[in-house]
Amino acid sequence: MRPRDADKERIIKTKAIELIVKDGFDGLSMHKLAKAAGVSPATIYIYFKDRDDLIIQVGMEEELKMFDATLKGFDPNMPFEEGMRVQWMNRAHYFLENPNQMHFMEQLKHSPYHHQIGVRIKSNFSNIMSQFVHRAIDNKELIQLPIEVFWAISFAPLYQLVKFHINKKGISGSPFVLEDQSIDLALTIVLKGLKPTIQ
Amino acid sequence: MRPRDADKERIIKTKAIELIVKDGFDGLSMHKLAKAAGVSPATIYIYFKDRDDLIIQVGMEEELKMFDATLKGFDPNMPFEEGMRVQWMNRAHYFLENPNQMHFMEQLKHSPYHHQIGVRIKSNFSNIMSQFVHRAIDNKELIQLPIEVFWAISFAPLYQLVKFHINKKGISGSPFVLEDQSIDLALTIVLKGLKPTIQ
DNA sequence: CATTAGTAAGTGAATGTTCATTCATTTAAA
DNA sequence: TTTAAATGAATGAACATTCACTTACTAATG
Repeated sequence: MRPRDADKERIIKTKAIELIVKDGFDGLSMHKLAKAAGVSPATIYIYFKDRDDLIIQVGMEEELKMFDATLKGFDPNMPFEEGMRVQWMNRAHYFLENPNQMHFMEQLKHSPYHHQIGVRIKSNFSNIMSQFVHRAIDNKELIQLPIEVFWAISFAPLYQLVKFHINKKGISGSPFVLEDQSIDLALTIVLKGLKPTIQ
Repeated sequence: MRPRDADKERIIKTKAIELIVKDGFDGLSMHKLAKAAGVSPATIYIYFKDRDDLIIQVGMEEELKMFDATLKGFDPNMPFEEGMRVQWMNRAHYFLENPNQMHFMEQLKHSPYHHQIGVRIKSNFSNIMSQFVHRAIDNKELIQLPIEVFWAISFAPLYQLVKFHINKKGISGSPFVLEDQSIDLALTIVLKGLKPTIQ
């Protein structure tokens, strides 16, 4: 029996991301993808059931990679500020080093494919986060607040800054480059908002 | 001469947004759109040069409507906290009342169409915001920070909360409804982070 | 070790569908 | 009567997917 060529699946997935980032989901045609990956259109159907399956598999893989990167060196029992710092830096570096992946994930997240992806993955991840948040609240390192409010305040600003960076444009279209200094500043502000005021 | 039917353009635009929200940009076919709007495919080409032009025109119109709604009752010379409150409430209410528009804008913002849209609109809007921010910094109502960091911290959390609400799901997929109370809490935290600490 | 049979990988061309856009014609308002 | 709006059918390109076939690898056989 002839074995599968692992490289082939890899390059199909990689090129799919590139095409989607460049031209949107509109731009992902199986013919164009086959040509970009240097395989026959029919080959793609050996590895993936159909176009939707391809997109969903790529999406799940990328989500998993992102969560892995995010949780590197993180422990939910860490002190709040330290845990936040680890996650911010992990996310920031992962995204800045993988702009294509970030861009793809953002398109996916706002597309109709998104809600077909990653129930298991996400619930595992959010269990860890939820543990981190509740411990921090119990320890009075973090004010009492719903997890969604915590999430929105904690991470949405970072994502927005990275998006500015990847688009190379800030508000009003002026050139923008994200420096470590700005990440630090933003995190400091976020922490100031989230930590209980000393009485 | 026979005049154009204003309703026709309206319904084409509205149905275009609905289709894109439901099926993504992939799902916007001119035939489906024509059927949904109750016109001939050829009619669409009377009002719009081609598919791209349609998407861009709709995108520009929606962006304009959103900026208008955002700036209702707002003045860049307002005290910082009051100005922030006005903008948060304007945005929150506009999005919650127009979930389709919000969803469409978010898809657009993360698609390759985005950077073709709204240079004039945006620069006018960001001039007003920039004035507001600089005045607040001069007045010591707001710490010194780059406008992009300000933007990311000020508004990204609100957008994230609204997205949770529109998807009806929070982190981990649990049901989520955005209440005024959570909006208030989030704004309070953001303001606490942004305002200079009293020495 | 060499040969070969079996099997799944891999293919280019073909299929039928859907797509964006145009065109010849009709309709309705000025 | 004039003019542009409005149309349904037509066009050709691009699309996702399949199919009949070839290739390359494994493992069983001598």
